[in-house]
Amino acid sequence: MAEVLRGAPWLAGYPDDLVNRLVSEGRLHRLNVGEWAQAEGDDRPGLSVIISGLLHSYCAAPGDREVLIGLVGSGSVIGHATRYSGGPRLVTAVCVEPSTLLELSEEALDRIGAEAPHIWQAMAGFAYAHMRSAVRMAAEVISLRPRERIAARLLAFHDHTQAKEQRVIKVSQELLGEMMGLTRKTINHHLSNFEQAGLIRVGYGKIELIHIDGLQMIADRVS
Amino acid sequence: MAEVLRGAPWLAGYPDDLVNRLVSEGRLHRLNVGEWAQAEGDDRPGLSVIISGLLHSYCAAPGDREVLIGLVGSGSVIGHATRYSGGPRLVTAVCVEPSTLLELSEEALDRIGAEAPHIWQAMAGFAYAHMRSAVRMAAEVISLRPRERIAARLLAFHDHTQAKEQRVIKVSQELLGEMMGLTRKTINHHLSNFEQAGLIRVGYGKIELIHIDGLQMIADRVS
DNA sequence: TATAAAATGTCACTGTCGTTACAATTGAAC
DNA sequence: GTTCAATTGTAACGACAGTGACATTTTATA
Repeated sequence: MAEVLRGAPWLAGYPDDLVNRLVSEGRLHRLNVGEWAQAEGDDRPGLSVIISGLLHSYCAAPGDREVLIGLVGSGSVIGHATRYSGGPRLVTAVCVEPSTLLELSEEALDRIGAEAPHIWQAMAGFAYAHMRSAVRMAAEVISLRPRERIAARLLAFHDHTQAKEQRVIKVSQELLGEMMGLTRKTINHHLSNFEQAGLIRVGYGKIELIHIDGLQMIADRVS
Repeated sequence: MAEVLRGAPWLAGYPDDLVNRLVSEGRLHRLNVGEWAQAEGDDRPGLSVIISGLLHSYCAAPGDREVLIGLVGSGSVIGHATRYSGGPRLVTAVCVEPSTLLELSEEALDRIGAEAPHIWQAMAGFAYAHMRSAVRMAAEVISLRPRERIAARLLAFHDHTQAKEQRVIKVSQELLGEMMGLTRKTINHHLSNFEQAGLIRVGYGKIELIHIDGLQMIADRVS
């Protein structure tokens, strides 16, 4: 568990002391497939660090819609951590693989912060990282047309899975469509197109990226 | 200046001591229309608090595109504040009204943090707030069709300008379109539609919200 | 192995938004 | 007060993505 924390980008560069405090103050929690990481309207604020497993994060949109925002895996953080983040919970996460989370209540964070104020700096850091990816996603959806958008998002997934030789994205076309506001039909159409061009290889519930630069060119194409 | 800081939501609830430190460590800076708040590729991290004026924030998207993400006014914060927020600067801000900013270099923040660690907590707070609005914007663009999207974004502007009786949004239809990935024509079409329904009143370079609940109903409409 | 569930490939039709262009209006600068 | 730039109103056409439906393939379950 401590290795996961030490490997998390938002904790890189902070002393191990911080990791140890997180481990000792946090509470381990197992989730089965289909369970929510935080119940909707859950009013106890706090963070959860994903130690292992995989969750889907959904964002509430107007009209009782739920939009799949992204996939969160080990090392990621979910939840909101400050009294001042305001308003009801915006993002909910459901477990799609058996997972273990390290829960950090607000009180626990306060206790850690009293001794090691770095914790707040680290939290600001990952809030920034989350913001970056959210802003980027919004910018993509606003400015790119479906074809370019699909290419850009595939690349975003690739960047996110740090392992460079790991070029297989395990997501169904249905989910892909849900994540970028397109129908499965449209996704399928463009993916087939990419496959014919030799850029990717489409499998059952997975997509293998073959020609990264080619995808980048498509994403960058103007007009 | 101190009043602006004290009134900023992300500093609410923190001792005045923090505000005073920010004022004394920060460096005041005036910007004229058309100037960038942070040059692209600017590698000195740091924050700027907008004291007065108005800026447009743009996000870089694939293919050298720049997308207008939002309008930032007094009390808002721009820039990234941690070494770990990673990668090149994502958001740039250009001044559209003569503005004054309070610049806080990373060193200044470190100095403040050494004495008043609360600063990091406050920064985590507004990073969260930024993340919230970014995620929400992404969710809207993904899940809502243009008509609902326009209604939702008008409401978002309204929420953002805290003054409840202030229901006039000063943005041109051109800019509105740029912000939500629609052409001015489409914006104009739907705005006219809303106006006929008595929900808004369209002016020259401004939009007055008349019937908030009606807009909410449109934004929430499913189908 | 048999069966069900999930995911993919494909179709014609429809609707909506983008494109391009021009006219009319408003506001501000001089 | 006049001029000019910025903004808004409007039109015909085409492209492209959404809808809904169905067949096929793959994986998981019994």
